[in-house]
Amino acid sequence: MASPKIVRMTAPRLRDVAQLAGVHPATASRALNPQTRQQVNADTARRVLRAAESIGYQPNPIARSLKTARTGTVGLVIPDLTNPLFPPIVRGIEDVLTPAGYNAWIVNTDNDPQREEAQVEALRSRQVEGLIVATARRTHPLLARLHRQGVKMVLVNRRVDGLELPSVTADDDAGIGLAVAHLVGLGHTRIAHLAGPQHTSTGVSRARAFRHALIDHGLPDDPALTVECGYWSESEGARGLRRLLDGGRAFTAVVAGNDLIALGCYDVFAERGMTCPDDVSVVGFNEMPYLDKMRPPLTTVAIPHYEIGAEAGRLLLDTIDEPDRYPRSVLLAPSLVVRASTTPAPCDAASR
Amino acid sequence: MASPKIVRMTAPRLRDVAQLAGVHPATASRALNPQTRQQVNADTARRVLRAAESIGYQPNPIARSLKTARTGTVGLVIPDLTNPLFPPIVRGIEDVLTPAGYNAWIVNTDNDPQREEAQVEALRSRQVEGLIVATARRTHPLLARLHRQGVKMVLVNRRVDGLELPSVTADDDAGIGLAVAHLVGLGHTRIAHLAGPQHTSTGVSRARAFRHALIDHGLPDDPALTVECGYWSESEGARGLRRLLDGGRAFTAVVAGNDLIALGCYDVFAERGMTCPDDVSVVGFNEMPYLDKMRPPLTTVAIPHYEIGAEAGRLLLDTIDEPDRYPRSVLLAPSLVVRASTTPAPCDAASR
DNA sequence: AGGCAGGCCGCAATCGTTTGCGATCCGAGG
DNA sequence: CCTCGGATCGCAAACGATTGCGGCCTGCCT
Repeated sequence: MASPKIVRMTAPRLRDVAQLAGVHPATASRALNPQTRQQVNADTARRVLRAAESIGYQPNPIARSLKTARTGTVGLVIPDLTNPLFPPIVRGIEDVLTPAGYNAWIVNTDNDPQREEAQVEALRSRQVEGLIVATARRTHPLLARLHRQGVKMVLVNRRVDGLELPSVTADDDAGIGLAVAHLVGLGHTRIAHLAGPQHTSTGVSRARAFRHALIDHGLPDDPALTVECGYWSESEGARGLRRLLDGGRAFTAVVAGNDLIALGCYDVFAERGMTCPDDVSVVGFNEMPYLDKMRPPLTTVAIPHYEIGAEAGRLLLDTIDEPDRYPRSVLLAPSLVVRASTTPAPCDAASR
Repeated sequence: MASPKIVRMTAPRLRDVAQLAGVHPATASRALNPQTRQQVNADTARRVLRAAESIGYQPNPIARSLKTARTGTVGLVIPDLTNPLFPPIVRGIEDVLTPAGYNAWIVNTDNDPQREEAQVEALRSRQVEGLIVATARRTHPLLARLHRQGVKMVLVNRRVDGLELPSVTADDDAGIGLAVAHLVGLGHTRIAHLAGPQHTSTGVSRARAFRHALIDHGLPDDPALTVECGYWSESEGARGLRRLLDGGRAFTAVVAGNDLIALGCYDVFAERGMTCPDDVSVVGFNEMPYLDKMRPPLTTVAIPHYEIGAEAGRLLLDTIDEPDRYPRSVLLAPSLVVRASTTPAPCDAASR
C-alpha cells in the first residue's frame, strides 16, 4: 500500500520537482525563475518552490548553459599569480563577480605570447562570456583580433594603442607626481628613473609622468638618468640600477617603475656595499604586501588593488549586459606611503 | 550556379563538420574522438579530421559535459589567495591539471565556515569532479559530510582526524627538527614556540615536533614557552610573542609556526625597542617570497610549495580516475634556509 | 447567451554532443 | 549458393534545462 519510494542517487532534476509539485517541468521552470514567475499562478509557484526546497533541487548549470548560451563565467588573464600585485586584484574581481552569479577562470601567461594565445583559446572554448586582461602590451595583435571578433573585454593596469577598450588603471601621472614631489621636498635634485618595459602602457605613462614631474619642479630632464627595465621584475630592476651606477652620472634618488624593480635595487646595494637610503633613496610603486618589513621599509605609491579588481569586474559585467555601451575607463587615485627608504638628500651632491 | 555559401556567425558545430565530410554527426563524433576512432574507416576519419580542421571546429564542452556528466573541472578551496603561501601552490596544481584537460575554480573562504559552505556548494553546483582543500581543520564536519557523499578530494597542508583522505603535506617533523637543531647548534637552550592554531593538523604536528626536538637535544620542555596563535597571521604572531614576553620566562630564540607568525614578531620587536637577532633569534616556516629582503632576513624552513601543488593535482587526478584506490598521502621534505634572523645565543642567558 | 480577453499551463522543439543499437555491405568459409 | 561475422556507419534517444506557441478555462462585458 505504501507508495514505493524510489530513491534516485543522482542529483534531483527539474522533472523531479515538477512531478512532486504535480505540474509540468515547463511550469516548474517558470516558477523557479524569478524572471518568469509571474507567468504562473502564485499558489502553483509556491508549491513548486516548496517542492524544490524539500528535495534540495539545484538547477544544472550545464544544461542551462546549453540552452541559454550563457555560462556565467569569465576569463581572467594575468601574467603570474605569484606576483603579489595580482592576488588582491583577483579578490576584488571575484567579490563583485560572485554576487552577480559569475565565476572567473584564472590563467597565467608568464608573459609568453605563445602561452597566452593557447590559454585564451582554452578560455574561449570553455565559452567564457568575457575577458579581464592584465597582460596587455601597447600593441597586441591577439587582443586586437579578439576585439574584432566581438569578445567582450576589460583591461586592467594597461591600455592598448588604438583600441577603444574599457580599462581600469591607477593614475600613473598622479602617482609618479607624488613620488617626485616627495623626493624634491627632501632636497633631491638628481633623481633617476628605473622605467618599466616601454612596450607596456604603464611603462611609458610612468616614464612620461616622471619627465613631466621633473619639469614641473624646474629640474633638468637628463635622459641618461632613466633606464628601461625589460620586465617588471627584481632581476631587471637590479640590472637597471647597475647600468645607472655604471653610467657615471650622479644621482641621489631613484623612483622605480614598480616595487619589484625597487626591490631589485636592494640586491645591488648589498652587492656594492651601498646603503639605502643614506647613499640613495628609493621609492617604489604599487604597495605590494610586507614592504613595511623590508630592509629598509620601502616608501612607495600605493594603489588600491582590490578596488581596481572590483572596478574591472563591474566594467566587465556592464559590457556584458549592454554590449554596445561606449567603452568607459576608470582611473583610480594613488597615495604616497612614506617609509624609510627615502631620506633628505646629502648636502654633498656628488654622492653616487 | 555558384553554390550559395551561407555563413554561420556562430561557432561551427559537429553537424557542420559532418555535413562537410559527408557523414552523419555520429560518425564525425567517433572520428574526432581518439577513443572511438577505430570504429570508423580510416579514410572517413581522415576526411572528418580535415573537415574539422578546415572550419576550425572546437567541440562545445557544455554539450559534451551534459551528455557525459564529466566537466573537466575541479574546485580549489583555499583560505585566502592573498596569503603568499598559496599562489605557488595554485600554479603547481594548474600546471599538472591543465595538461590533463582539467581546470580549477578557485574559491576563498577567509576561514569562515559559513562562507566555506556556500563556496563549496557553489562549486558542487558547477559540477566539479573533485576538490582540493587547503582549509581543513582537524575536525571538519563539512569535509566529513562531503566524504560520505563520495565527493573526491585531496587535502593540502592539512589532515583531518579520523578521515582517510589523500593529502600532501610538508614533513613538519623534519622541518621543525631542522629549525631546532640549527638553534641549539648556535648555543640556544631556552627556545620558545609560537604554535599555529591547534585546531589545524599542522598546528599540532609542528608543536608536537617541537617538543620532541627539544627532548632529542636533551633540553627541558617548558610548557610556558609555547603559546598558541589563533590564526596563521602576523597579528596573531604579534599577540603570541607579547604573551610570551609578558610571561616572564626567559628565552633567546623562538621558532614560529609559520613565516607570517614570525613576521608578527618583528612588529613586537619594533614596539618594544628590541632587536632581532641580537635580543632574540627567530626562525619561520614556509619560505614565503621576499623574506631575504626583510629586516632582518628571516631564517626559515623552506617547503616546496610548487611541488606540493603539483602532487595535490596528481593525487586528485588519480582519485578521479580510480575512485576506489586506497588513499595515498605524500610527505615532502623541507630544508632549512639560514639568514640573519638567527645568531649565536648571548653568553648571558638572562637576556629577555 | 455569446464572445472575447487574459491568465495559466502543457506540448514539444531546441541547445550540441555522445552512444546503444541495428542496418547494411562485404568477403570468407562451408 | 547460402550463411555468418566483422567492419562501417546511420538512427534516434538521451543529457537537463528553457521557451515559443497554442489550448483551455474562467470571468466579464455586451
